[in-house]
Amino acid sequence: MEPKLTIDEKKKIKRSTILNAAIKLYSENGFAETKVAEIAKEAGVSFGTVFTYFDSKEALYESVFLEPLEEIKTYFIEIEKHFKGEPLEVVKEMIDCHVQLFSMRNEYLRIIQQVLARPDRFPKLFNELNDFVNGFIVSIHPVIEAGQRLGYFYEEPTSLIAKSYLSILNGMRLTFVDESTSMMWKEITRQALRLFGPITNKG
Amino acid sequence: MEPKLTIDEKKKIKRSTILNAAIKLYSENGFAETKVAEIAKEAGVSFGTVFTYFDSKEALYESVFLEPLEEIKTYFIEIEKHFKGEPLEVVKEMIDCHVQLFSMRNEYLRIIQQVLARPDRFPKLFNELNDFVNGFIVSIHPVIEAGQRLGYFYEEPTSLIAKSYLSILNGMRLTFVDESTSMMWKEITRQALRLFGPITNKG
Amino acid sequence: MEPKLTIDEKKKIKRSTILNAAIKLYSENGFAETKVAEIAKEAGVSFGTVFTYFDSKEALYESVFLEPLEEIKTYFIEIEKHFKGEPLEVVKEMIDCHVQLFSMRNEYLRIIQQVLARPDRFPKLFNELNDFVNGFIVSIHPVIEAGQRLGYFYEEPTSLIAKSYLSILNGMRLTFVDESTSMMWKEITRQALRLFGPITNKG
Amino acid sequence: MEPKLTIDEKKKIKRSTILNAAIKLYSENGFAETKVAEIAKEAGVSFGTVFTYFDSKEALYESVFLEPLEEIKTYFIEIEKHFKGEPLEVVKEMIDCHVQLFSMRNEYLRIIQQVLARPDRFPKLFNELNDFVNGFIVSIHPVIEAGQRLGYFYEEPTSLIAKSYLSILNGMRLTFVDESTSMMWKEITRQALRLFGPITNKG
DNA sequence: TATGAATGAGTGTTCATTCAT
DNA sequence: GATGAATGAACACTCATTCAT
Repeated sequence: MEPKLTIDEKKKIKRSTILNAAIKLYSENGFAETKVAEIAKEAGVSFGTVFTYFDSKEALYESVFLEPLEEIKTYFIEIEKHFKGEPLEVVKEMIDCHVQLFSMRNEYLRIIQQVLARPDRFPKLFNELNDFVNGFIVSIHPVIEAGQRLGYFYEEPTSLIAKSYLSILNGMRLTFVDESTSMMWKEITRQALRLFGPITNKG
Repeated sequence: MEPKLTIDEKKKIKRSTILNAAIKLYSENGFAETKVAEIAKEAGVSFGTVFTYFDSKEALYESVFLEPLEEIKTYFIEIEKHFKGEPLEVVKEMIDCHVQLFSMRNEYLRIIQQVLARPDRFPKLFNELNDFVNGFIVSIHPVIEAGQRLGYFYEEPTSLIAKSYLSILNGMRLTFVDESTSMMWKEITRQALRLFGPITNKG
Repeated sequence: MEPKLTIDEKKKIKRSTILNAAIKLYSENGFAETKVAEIAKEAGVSFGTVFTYFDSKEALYESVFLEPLEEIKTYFIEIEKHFKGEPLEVVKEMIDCHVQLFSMRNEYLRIIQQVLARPDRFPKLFNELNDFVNGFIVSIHPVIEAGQRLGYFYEEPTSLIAKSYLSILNGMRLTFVDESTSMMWKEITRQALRLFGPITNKG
Repeated sequence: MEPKLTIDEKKKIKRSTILNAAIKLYSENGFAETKVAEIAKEAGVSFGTVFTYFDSKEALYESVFLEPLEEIKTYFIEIEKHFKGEPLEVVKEMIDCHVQLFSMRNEYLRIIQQVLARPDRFPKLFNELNDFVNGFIVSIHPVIEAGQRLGYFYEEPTSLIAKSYLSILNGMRLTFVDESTSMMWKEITRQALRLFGPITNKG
């Protein structure tokens, strides 16, 4: 018995197929060097169909960027909702979660890097990222402050700690393109934590 | 008295003018969205002249990438030649130097990020960067080891420390696109140092 | 009542329109001096369309050369199928047919000459012509031999007769570019026949 | 002792070097696909020098075509000056001479074919060839007529015989691109002669 | 809704020609 | 006279987008 899907569900699935094909190819080839025809082929549809679901190549890129961002955002904005406990524990868990997220969403992260590298080309998307960063700074602020009060974290401006943490997250993706052993992620987590406070004991 | 330049000197200057124009535009617009005609205009020459000095748009991009890399390399490979003293001092000075370098070579760093984001598109250049990273790891190794023996640095694999340091350097450029107060660079330096060992005192 | 054409039929027609325009212009202007835009204009399509039907200017030239050759081949290879009777009759009819063919396919013959004039530039096409010539030599061989046995034809190697016949056919096209009276073709036929054997009586 | 050359002689030699390089390359690559820079390289001069001796690429092509033609002309126009004796002997010797000429001036003949193939592109040069053909027809006329009166030659219009003879000469160059045994030239000579009259005995 | 043929603006590259040295 | 750097018109080809079927 084949599953009965409503027309709307079918459309949603096809749209999503195209979107995923686009994420893959945009991340590999960049905006300019990705051809709509290739996306269509990857998605298994005719390239006319791409334009049925997305107004233009540009609009598709925006969707590719914005839609996954919403999901990722929750792990960066609603920190105290996702991670509970002592500040040190919260930060540890958060870093674990983010590092795992970044290691899994490899392709999507390249899209982010592309946008970061071209602020003038993608101003709308770039501003979304700025908002994202600022939202994270605001959101992580009480956690760091609490940690500082308890003497766990460095007495730095919380925004500096937040930004340097985002830097290392982003930078790792650039610097460790090929490596992806779970081992490594564990170690990286430890190094990221050291931007918050001195962690001398191993493990 | 007008300066007398030999033909060879003139050619060198013109080549360099084109190269600099190319760095500017490639970094702003990426490889694909930079037009050779724009580079020519920026350099103040006809676009035919660009092809007198560089075989193709691609070859120009390679030169744009490789030539400044040679210069930057010296500050990452010949560490003990540039920075002397106690391990902690060496690392502090090195980070200062690198952060300053990165803040000054803003445009060139975008080129590096473009290459990092497209390993399959620019395999030759990407491998150059890999060599660069490995060279740095080898070169920094004795310094970190000495610091570890003195109890200043974390007991981590030196390659992990080196890589996480490169990550934050790279990531900063992505995360702090617009900001460039000297204040900030000072603070960043401190955070970078914390990947090597616990630095609790300010300044 | 307008004719209902399937999409495939329409495509075939359009392809053929482009091919014919290309034959005309390539024959007039040669490969290098024919612009794809001109072919498109002559065919009444946009030049983008030319690339929908042919991969490149070069591929179009190959099609222009190869496709009509197939048709012409039949009159040179399947000689005993097309022309029946006494050897002398066969050759007379064959020459008539070939001369007529050559006078009608004026444009196409120039393409052949271009290829003959540039063996290194069009090696694939040139080899096709070589095969064609050799096929003719083999095919005409029994006819000439029979004629020789009957005493009608010169006792020369059949390949020499065949080649000299092809030479005069080809050469006529070069030497008599402008002339095309039916009178002339009749006379030429007679001269061609004289390469096979002595024809002293007029008409 | 090195030979002392006047400046004028040196110039003549250099001009001739360029001209010969041009014959070689134009014949191989055609007008459009031959680059002036290549001709210069082949001649061992800078390409600026080519323009010192010839006004333009086009003018060089004209010289390449016209200057050797003058030399060849003499063997086609001044027939009775070069070849003496009975009409049959004159024609035999002439054909020998022409065939030899054509087999030696391979490259130049390709230039002629290029011009013949593009009457509209090279009208001036094409007309030169027309004049050449007509000159030959006029010049050979009395010889053929004499041969006809003696019963050696076919009773065809002398212009037809002349033209068909030129056709086979030209065509051979096209049809036998690669072959060049002296054997073959001997045989071809015999076939060419058969356009004038019936030659049944071998040798 | 899905398709893919048609379109033509846009771009890298070539190369004859000029001209300052 | 000889050179070759500079120029820019010209052209093949790509590809996003449209639209008839």
